[in-house]
Amino acid sequence: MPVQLLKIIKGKSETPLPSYLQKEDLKHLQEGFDHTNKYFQGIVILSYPLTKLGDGTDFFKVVLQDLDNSCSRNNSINILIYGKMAEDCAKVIRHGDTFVVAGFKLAKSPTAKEDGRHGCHLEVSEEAGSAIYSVAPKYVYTPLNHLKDGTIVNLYGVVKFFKPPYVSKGTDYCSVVTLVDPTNVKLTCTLFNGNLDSLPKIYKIGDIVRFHRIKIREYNGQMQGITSVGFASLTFDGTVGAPVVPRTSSKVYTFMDEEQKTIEELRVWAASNLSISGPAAKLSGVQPMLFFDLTCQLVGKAKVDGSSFLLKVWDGTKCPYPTWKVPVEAKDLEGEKVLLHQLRNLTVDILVYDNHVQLAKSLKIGSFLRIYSIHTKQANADDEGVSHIEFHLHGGTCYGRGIGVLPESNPDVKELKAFLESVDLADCENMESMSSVELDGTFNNVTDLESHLQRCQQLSVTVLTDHQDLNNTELKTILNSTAPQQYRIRAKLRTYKPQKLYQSIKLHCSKCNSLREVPDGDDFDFILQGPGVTAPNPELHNTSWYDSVMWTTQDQKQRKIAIHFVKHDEMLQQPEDTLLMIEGGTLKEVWKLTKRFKCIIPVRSTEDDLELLDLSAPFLLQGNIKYYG
DNA sequence: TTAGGTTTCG
Repeated sequence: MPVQLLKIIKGKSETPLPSYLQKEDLKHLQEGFDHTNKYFQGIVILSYPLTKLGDGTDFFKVVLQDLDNSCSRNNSINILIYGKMAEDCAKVIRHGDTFVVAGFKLAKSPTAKEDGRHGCHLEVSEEAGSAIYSVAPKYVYTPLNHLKDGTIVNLYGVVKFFKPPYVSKGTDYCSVVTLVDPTNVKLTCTLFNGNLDSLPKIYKIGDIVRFHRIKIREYNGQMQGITSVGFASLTFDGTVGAPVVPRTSSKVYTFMDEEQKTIEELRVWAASNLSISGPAAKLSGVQPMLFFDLTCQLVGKAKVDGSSFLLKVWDGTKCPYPTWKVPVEAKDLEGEKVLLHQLRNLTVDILVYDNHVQLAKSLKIGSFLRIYSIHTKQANADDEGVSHIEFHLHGGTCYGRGIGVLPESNPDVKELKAFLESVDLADCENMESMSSVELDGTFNNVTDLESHLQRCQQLSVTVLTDHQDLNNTELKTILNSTAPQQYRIRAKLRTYKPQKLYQSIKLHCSKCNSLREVPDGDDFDFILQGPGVTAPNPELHNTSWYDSVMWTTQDQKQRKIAIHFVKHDEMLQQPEDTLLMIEGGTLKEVWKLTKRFKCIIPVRSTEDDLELLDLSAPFLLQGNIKYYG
């Protein structure tokens, strides 16, 4: 390893340098001294762009400053790095980093007079047996409850939510990650990078990340993390006991026993404080009308139109419902024809939309994917009378909707691969194209699908995708606990309120602060015709501002109805512009009148005036709209 | 710059 990592704390290296190496002071870097088995340590104060020499050799120049001699003049020295080592160093060396150089050749610096640095320079290359060690700074990690606006920090967190990287509307990929740590504080980070690989490789809720140099800002009254220059991340599987292997794109990173311990502690904390959803959904377990994440292999893909794209995937299991097949032109379908045909009864068509199209297009056939928040939609019977379910990846990134490519090293992929290999392709070719549900009955229309669904739903199958961080608690435990606390329950629905949607709105009196139900049809009818309503008073009819008509019904009740047509500028209007008041009408009659006239006001007669009814009834009806007092 | 968690409506 040409560039190695070592960590030095309080001047002593934690992972020691080879024991034969001894530190050399800047002032002893002179011609005539023996520098075998000596090393020089300094901080990078300047680096030049990587260039090529005339013969094609890579060349990289950095300036190291000796911090032990920070007071003296000439305390910096040029380091000339050649060949492969130049290339490697250029990738990792950052201003302010500490480096150790060993196995160097010392030579007179031709630029000493101009640059005012040390009279000699150090030349290093792999061929000369040189070594450069990057000395890891002692990183300090800030707990999530100690974040301050405007700071750049290092932190650890357990992934509570994430959006897999997607193409932003700007120039970069974007990934949104919400972290939580044992302080129980959440931090949502918005991460940008033009290079997909530089964003954290998060595959599931519960993964653990370490962020270096993330900028903290306040946004909408909350702390927010955002990528800053030099942002770097490590991601770990959050499973207790799994190997602690970081996923990263960094060429060099510090990872010592201390970090390993932190990850293991966070795993244990997460295991009891963050509910990581159960086994991932398989195609054999899908239900219509839900959202789920699918780990699968890409078998085929095809363009559909400008805003949608087709992915044909399988996970080795069979969806229990007939699934839709998106019609595409054979020439547009990419994938191995023979395999597509062999797997035709096991693959499902997933239609991805809008912002996901670009990423979907770039996917390689055969790659392993996790598609987040696929929507299963029940579709009604087609021309042949068969209903089916459809798989959609709608546009947008809500709820982490998106597509992630999993590496073959991912444990879930390893498991899936082994399973796919165990599937007998000849068997599945002979499989009826109909689903298992169809085979065990006559499953040919929506009613059958629905009754099948009802059977399924006798089990608890409603999946809440939110509050996954809470474990289920028994109702008994909740009833014996003190309030307020947060719980998540799994229970059978016995009854619910409001039974009718309109009951979720109440009438409110701002004077006395009382709340009343909005009257339903029967209540309203009772108010219109109930005992509180007196017969129309003819003395109140035909005034300067309304004309009145009154009649008696021919039925047994001999009900008296009066209608007052309100004038405008002393003129009657066209019916569709007319406001009228009604006395003694039934609910049905009032409804009928609202269809023909602009506004209806139900009223009753007193001795000397018309007045509104009980204020819990609408005081004005305008088409379908009712106004309450 | 981008997005800033809280499902589309094809």
